[in-house]
Amino acid sequence: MRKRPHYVLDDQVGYLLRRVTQRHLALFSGAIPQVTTTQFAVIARLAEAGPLSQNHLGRAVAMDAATIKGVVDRLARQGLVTTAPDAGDKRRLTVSLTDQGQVLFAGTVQTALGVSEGTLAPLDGAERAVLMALLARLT
Amino acid sequence: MRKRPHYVLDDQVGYLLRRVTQRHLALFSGAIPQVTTTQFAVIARLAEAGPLSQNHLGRAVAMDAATIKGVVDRLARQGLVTTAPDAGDKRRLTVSLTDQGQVLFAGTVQTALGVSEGTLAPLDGAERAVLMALLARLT
DNA sequence: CGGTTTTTGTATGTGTACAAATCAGTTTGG
DNA sequence: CCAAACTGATTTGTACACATACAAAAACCG
Repeated sequence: MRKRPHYVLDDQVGYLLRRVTQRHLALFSGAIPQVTTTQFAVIARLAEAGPLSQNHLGRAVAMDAATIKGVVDRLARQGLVTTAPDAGDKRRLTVSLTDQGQVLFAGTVQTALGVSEGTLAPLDGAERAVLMALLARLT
Repeated sequence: MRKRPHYVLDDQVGYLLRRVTQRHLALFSGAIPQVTTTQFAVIARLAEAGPLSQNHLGRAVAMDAATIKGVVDRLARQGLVTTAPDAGDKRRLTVSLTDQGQVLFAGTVQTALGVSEGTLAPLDGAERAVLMALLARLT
């Protein structure tokens, strides 16, 4: 004799995630129009880890092979990264940050951190910490 | 004399949101392959609110005009919704759920709720409530 | 050693997602 | 009442995001 569960769209995690992400993307593209959040993630990873093969890079930023290829292509077109064939392994394509890419990163990190803060702005410090910890566990 | 803040990609909200969303999408498409989360949101909204003009529908599910058009087109192609010109306002296109769409919704709501649960599975009841409340405030 | 399996990169197709431009129709204000 | 402002829908262009399929190279293994 269970009641028919009525589905409330606005109470579904997926829907909330999509909307919060929308807001975050809007903040980011307003603050750093040169690159997308996805592209920035790749730049940040390269800045932190140094040159990586395209596939490794993809894994390091949670993008599949097809997606990372497109992102790298677009970053390369902007001159922010370069690709070079690997000497040892002929299948590999090593992706590196260019000087221009490093300059862009250095010049926008601060702003990017501000965007993260802006996204979390409605919450106080303790709440932010809780949210981040909970999100991290849903990964 | 502030320390240069080092940017930790894995600690950024945007990155976490993307990864949690990825996991959620994977769960959903595994459980309900017929439609995407986006399409399901539209169906759910129509089931709850009844026929709406395309633009209104878009707003009701947080999609812009171009996006909702694509989603409605694909749902129409599957026979899950129909569109009809509005009698009163000639600009409007009324979107309604078909019988088939209603059947699909009725037959998958339970599973969809299960997907929401699955996404939150790593958290206990109290934590889920906290997360949902915090996410709702970031909208 | 030689064959099977994996890995890497690439290509293609489908589906969001948004900006910007356009056009038709509706509403409003002078 | 009519021009101006607004709204609804569509189109185009760019950018993820993943599935699938493929070729070449590398790793593994019996």
